[in-house]
Amino acid sequence: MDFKEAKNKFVQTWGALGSQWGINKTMAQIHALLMVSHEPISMEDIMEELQISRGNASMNLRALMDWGIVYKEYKAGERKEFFTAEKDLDELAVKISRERSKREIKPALKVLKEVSAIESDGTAAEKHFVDQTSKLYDFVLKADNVLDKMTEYKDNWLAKLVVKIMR
Amino acid sequence: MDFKEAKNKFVQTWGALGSQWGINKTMAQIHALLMVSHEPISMEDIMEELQISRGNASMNLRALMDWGIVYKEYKAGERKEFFTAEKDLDELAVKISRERSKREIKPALKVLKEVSAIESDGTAAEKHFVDQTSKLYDFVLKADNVLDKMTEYKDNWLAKLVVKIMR
DNA sequence: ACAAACTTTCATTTTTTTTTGAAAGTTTAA
DNA sequence: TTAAACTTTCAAAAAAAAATGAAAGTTTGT
Repeated sequence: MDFKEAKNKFVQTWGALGSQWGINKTMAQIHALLMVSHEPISMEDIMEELQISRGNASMNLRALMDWGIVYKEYKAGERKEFFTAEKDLDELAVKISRERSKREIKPALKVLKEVSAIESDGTAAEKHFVDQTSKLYDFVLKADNVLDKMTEYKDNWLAKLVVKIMR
Repeated sequence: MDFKEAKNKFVQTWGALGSQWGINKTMAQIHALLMVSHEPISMEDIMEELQISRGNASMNLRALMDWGIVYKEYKAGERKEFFTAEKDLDELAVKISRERSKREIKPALKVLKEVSAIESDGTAAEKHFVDQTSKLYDFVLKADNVLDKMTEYKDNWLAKLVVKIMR
């Protein structure tokens, strides 16, 4: 396998993995491409490499920047914009965790809190509902806190976690 | 908010959350419904409650059983099948972790290993590719191991993790 | 062996998500 | 201020994913 094949395989795999985790394929592919690129890439080159339209590239780059994991760069003397990905994996994981927590977990917690707060009329069905949603609330809250705490280490958090867990 | 509203809100929210994590909406909704149900439900009732077709219900119940988080039950004297969800949240998290690891993380690791093993010709581009994919391999492997170790506790793993992390 | 009571399958349809590309918008340089 | 070089937007098209429902399959009781 040569470089080109390997790069392609990586980009395709990352794209497929993204889909399975609710991230659109192109977005994941652009991210993959930027991750393994040693220098900033222009939109033109991304379009060319991934065979996608200008609109598609523009929208997904914007989304990646909203996630805080891709940055715009300007090259002296060049008019067009270049893009780079966050390459530090600890930092990447922290940013993804933070965003997913903010966008998805926090709103879910809010709903869990609401629905678990209904006045149960004492029937088994209602009692079980309140009990189960309360437990779920506690569980998700705890998980969210753990994630938050872990990523607070920021530097090398996974390595530190390994030490804590494994001993 | 009364019971019916609360239950509906929970099911809808769980469904939407599922979509964002790459799980189809109906599958997540069925799971939500079974989670908060104090007794096993028949396919007929699931179809009625979620307003979905027989085929849809059948396929998604099968998928949930493949994930090991929904079980078939037989009631004495009844011909039809009833379904329950795994209600222990620790167990649920363990099963989801194991499946996602098996289905998605392990195959991704295999690809990362492959592509990071190319013979670099020494150019900056290739060196960076090998370096970055190697780091990614290490990172994902470590994360997968942590997950595995954590879920090995099986009982109350999240609570135990909280203790470890927070102190 | 039959038929009633169910469940599963899968070709087709529907819905949802993603992509396209051309027009509108922006920035920069002369 | 004009125009070239670029980027963004968004309505329409395409692609992908999910849902339908009827036919095929299975199980159980008589």
